Amino acid sequence: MGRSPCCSKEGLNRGAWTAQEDKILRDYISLHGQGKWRNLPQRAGLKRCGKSCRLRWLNYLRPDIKRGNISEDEEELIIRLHKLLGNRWSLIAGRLPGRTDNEIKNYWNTNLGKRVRDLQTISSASSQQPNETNNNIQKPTTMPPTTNKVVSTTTPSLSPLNDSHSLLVRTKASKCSKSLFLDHSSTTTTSLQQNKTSSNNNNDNSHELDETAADHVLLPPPGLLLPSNGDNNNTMVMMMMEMGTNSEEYKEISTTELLLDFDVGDICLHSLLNSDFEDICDFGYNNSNSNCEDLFGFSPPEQMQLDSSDEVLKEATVPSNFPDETNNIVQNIQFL
DNA sequence: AAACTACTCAACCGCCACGAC
DNA sequence: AGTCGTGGCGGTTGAGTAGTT
Repeated sequence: MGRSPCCSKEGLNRGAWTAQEDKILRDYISLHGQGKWRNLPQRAGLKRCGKSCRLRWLNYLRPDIKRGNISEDEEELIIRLHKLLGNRWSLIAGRLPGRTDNEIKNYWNTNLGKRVRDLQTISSASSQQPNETNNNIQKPTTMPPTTNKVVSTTTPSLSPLNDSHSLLVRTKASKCSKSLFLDHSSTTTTSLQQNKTSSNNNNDNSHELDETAADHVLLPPPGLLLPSNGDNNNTMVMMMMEMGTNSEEYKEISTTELLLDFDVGDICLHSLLNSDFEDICDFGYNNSNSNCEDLFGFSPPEQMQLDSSDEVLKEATVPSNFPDETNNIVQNIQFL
């Protein structure tokens, strides 16, 4: 290829992998496990750079790789996820078992992206007329009318499809470092510091819990955005909660329970993808900042106002045949 | 059959985040 | 706080293949 080699070491093989190289790599990893990619080629006896080995394993040799054409369901999910996440291929791939980010990226670039753009062009032309949606995704036939209140932020650079109906959730660097909880007994705000979410938990050193925190916390209604008290202006706080269909039933969760290991990005995305946004978002606050202020003592910043483009998010995240989800995972999350 | 074009996708690159020191 | 090593990610490339003329 026309680029300079990624590895300065000479004498390394480049380009397509041979069957023998595949076998060596597969055998080595089955014996020693993956990781330590830098040293792997030398130990395994491969004339490849570590990055190349890693890529080959992850994108091709892994035993759980799913081969074959991408199904219509997967296609629909990719489109929905891309609308939600933008080009976060690894996250999208994480929702499609057996598919790799590279495969999805390629599929998007060669198939879906073009199709979605075409649909967008068509629908934007038709949106000149009143009562027409400019949603660029084919509407599921069974989609009920919604009155969702969708939480949205402005992250215009993430998606090539960033029209007024695109909702993107900032997912990169989704480290949960600070959360806000409503105290169950006093309804005052309790702050909770949490270190890296994937760290070993149950380790007291890994968390700094506000001394005033109650043993149990009451999470505020889902879908509510709170402003960040941090330095990063781009920070957003996404409020979600585990609850039944009755929005009055706020679930109590012990703080120690909350500190257990969880993948914030995963939970957040899982909630978004598997939740009924009408239930999540319709918590009776009617987009009122004053209500938020009453509850939490401040109003959300302008960019975190509730967005009324609710149908779009639902269509982008809830499959047409998806049953009403009643027990959504809940966390309030601050993305940094 | 040959030449050309369009498409696919494995592989590569540069960059970034993060942990260790 | 700064540096270094490593792993991971998204963008891009180009060899190989399929389709068309």
